[in-house]
Amino acid sequence: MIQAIDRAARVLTSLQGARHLGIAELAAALELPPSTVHGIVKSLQGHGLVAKEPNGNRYMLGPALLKLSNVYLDTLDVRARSLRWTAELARRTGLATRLGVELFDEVIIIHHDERPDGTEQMPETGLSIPAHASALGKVLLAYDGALAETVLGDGELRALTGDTVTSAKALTRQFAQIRERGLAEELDEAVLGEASVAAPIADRSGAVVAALSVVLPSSDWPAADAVQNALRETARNISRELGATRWPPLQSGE
Amino acid sequence: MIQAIDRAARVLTSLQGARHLGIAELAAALELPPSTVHGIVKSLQGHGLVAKEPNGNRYMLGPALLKLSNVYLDTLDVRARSLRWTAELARRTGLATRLGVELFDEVIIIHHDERPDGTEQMPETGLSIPAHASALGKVLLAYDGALAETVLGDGELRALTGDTVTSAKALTRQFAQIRERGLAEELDEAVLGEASVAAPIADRSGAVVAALSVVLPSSDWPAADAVQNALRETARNISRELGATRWPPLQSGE
DNA sequence: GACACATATTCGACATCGCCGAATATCCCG
DNA sequence: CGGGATATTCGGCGATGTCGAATATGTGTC
Repeated sequence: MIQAIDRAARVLTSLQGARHLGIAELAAALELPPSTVHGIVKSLQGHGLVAKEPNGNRYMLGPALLKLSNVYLDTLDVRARSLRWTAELARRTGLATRLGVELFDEVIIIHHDERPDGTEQMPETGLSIPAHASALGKVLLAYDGALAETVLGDGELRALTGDTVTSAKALTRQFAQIRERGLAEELDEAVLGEASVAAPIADRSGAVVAALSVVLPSSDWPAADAVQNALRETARNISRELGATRWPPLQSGE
Repeated sequence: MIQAIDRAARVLTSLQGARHLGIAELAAALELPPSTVHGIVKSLQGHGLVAKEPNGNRYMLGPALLKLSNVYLDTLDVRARSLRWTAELARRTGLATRLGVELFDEVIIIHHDERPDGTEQMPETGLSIPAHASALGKVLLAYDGALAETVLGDGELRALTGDTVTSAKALTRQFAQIRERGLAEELDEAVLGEASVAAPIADRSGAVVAALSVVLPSSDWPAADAVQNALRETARNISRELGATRWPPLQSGE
């Protein structure tokens, strides 16, 4: 790992957490001399990855990230091929759908269809949720042993609500069932009042590259059979379009 | 500018342009030895800024960019304070609105309200348009002399359509009028069939930090007085909310 | 309005860290 | 199964980034 790039990335991560930071604050966060941090920040700024806040001498994330991110979404094959299917799933079930991929110990939502009931809803694309606390994440963990190991191994898991499952053992037990059913569930584990069901999406190589979920109010739990079937069917159709030969897929990694 | 970080950023830019590239292709694009590029790419990959494409040995942009970009949008004060106003503007005029900031020689759209006619429209947030070919960009250039110099100075300007104004002289002449009226216009200069009108948004320091535009079909050109007034009024209100004391603002930079 | 503090920024010398060429591993295609 | 092209690893040289001290800038206080 190249030192300067590693440090630059850590600057971005710090700004991601703190929104606005001065050079001295950044230096303290990274445990580096201010002059070193200054050089890094200036380099990032030169490419628009970091910007100086209008009034003041603190720094924040830069607009170039938005452009890069937009291209990132465009390049995702899974996403492009899923759009038609997930829209149809949202329509049929009357529920919001999410499509997520792995980002270290989290799931990041790469597409979100709003509940088709016409109410005002917040766009969720770009949101990230700890993998162990979401149905999307559980699917990804269940099918990727190596990933599960790194996520579960790292000491204690963070609880987002009182119902978050923080025990590695309990989660590992769930994973076996998830692989059997091709479905993962979650009830109030990330957000109170919210539950979700997720299914794996595999590609040509048989690897799970994304997860698809529907979100429902906890009061509607458990999800109707019709919803579960529609979800499975949609995930299977997308996987087939990506060239997968079997669904549910086989475990990999580990 | 730190060399390694500069090179890393150029890797991202290359991937932004080409979507998928192998190490050898990247090396050719950056005119560096493959082993050097490999080190850079691995470092970026370690932070999720770059990802290996599922099947194959090429690389693409990574999911961490989506998370960073999402936080970037959240940290933008102008954006947060504009949302209510632009939604209202879209409603009143029946037109799509765009909010953009500068990104080198382009404008990047940080918020987009769709035309409220209920038709299917593509979200435009994250899109970037050459500054000289958009009303948004012209506003930013007109009020920032230093920016205008770097953008217009760089040799010939790229034509996006037959109507794109590519002459630095002609544009500079427009800038004076834009500052007088507090409005910039554009007709078929970026996309055929599409015209737009934009106004500056200033902050507490009096600097123009963003531009707001409405988009209309070329056939409806020129925009009705009511639309122009609503646009000016909205831009003024947002500026006031940001602490600006006068509108239209004064030129800065240069 | 002037002083003092805190912060960002510049600069240069030392030595570290990353760069590159060659060797190896891996993948793909015929 | 063999050949070509690609990614990846490794280590020594030296260019490059790092860091401390000095300077500039701005901010709050008296």
